[in-house]
Amino acid sequence: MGRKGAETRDRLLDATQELVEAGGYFGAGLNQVIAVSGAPRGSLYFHFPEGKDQLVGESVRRAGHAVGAAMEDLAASGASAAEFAEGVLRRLGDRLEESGWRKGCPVATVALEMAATSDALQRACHEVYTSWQAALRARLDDREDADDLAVTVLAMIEGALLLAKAHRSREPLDRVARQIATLLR
Amino acid sequence: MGRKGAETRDRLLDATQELVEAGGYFGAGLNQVIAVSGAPRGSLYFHFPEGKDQLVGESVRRAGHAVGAAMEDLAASGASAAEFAEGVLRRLGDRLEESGWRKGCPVATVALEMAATSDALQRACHEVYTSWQAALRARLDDREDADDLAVTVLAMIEGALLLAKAHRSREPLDRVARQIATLLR
DNA sequence: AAAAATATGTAGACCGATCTATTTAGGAGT
DNA sequence: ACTCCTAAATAGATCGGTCTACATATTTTT
Repeated sequence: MGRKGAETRDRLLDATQELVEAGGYFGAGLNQVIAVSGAPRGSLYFHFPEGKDQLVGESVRRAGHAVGAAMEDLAASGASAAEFAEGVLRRLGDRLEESGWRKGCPVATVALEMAATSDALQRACHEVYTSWQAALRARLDDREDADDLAVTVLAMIEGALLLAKAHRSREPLDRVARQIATLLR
Repeated sequence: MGRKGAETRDRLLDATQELVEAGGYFGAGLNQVIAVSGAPRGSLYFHFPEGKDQLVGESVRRAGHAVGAAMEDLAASGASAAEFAEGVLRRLGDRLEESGWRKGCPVATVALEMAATSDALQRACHEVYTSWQAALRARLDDREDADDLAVTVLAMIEGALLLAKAHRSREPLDRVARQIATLLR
């Protein structure tokens, strides 16, 4: 794949992620993806010959890796488990508010919409959540109930992001952050 | 509104809720709503003259009240806060698994899809979540940080339902239920 | 190094299906 | 009798997807 081709492919994934975060799988029409990315229709099916499911699936996985990398950064800075979880939550909250309550979790909407109907997309969401959970788990090695805690903290983060988007307010994020600190103390 | 009319209206809302839970706002096409409910197209726009947004909005609110009523039942049985939260979580989990991972939270998917783009639907979701939060808050009056806890427990429930659907597994529900008990001890 | 050949990527017209919504007419319920 | 409600045809927009012609790189051959 040449330089130009890779750029187009990236722009398509960027646009898809943007639209998927704002409106989910069905909210991201391919016409909009094309309009936002500036790429022509033909390029879309050249780079993603299996169509929309492939495009959205790769977008979800790529976003998952990006968040995972951000988690690694935080972990490398030597934060405690509580600081770590609060840091993840604050970053995602900033992003949500700055985007006008459009960009929440890049996985959640697709998971809720498609888990029951598309095996391929369910698998993509499943894998991303599993990797995030493992990253959290790695910060909790000293805890007896580390597995429970990792799942729970992830659920708290996802739930807080959902409520913040629904209320269009940071309040749920701040309240949940405090309770995560309590739980991990 | 006559007897027959009310029945048709209810069937339309039932079908809408069913389809919205499985696939969200965009996943619930009006053609499917008509097919599942058995009601003709004309009846849909007779009962919901403002179209799809009104239909989905009323469906979300109705589902919110149903869950709220179930919460009242549990509360009336004199359960502790932890038992209460666990009961809500178990009921929703049963429903999710029995439906083949289709029926999760009847509000979450719409909230994530539409909060950024539809004021009317954002408001509907906002109000339902606020009422659930109040019901939880009422069970936590003795706690110092009752407001934080109510939001947090709701976030944990919503997050657990999301992860359970994404993984197609009860495991997140069980793990989070244990941690709710810890948090509320 | 120039030219020909091949691979890579772009551009957009076009397709059938499906979407939400409107309209008009008449049947059913009370 | 008269309102309430149903029934289906239809509209126009948009959906995801296909196709063909063309442009641009990249390699191969001379």
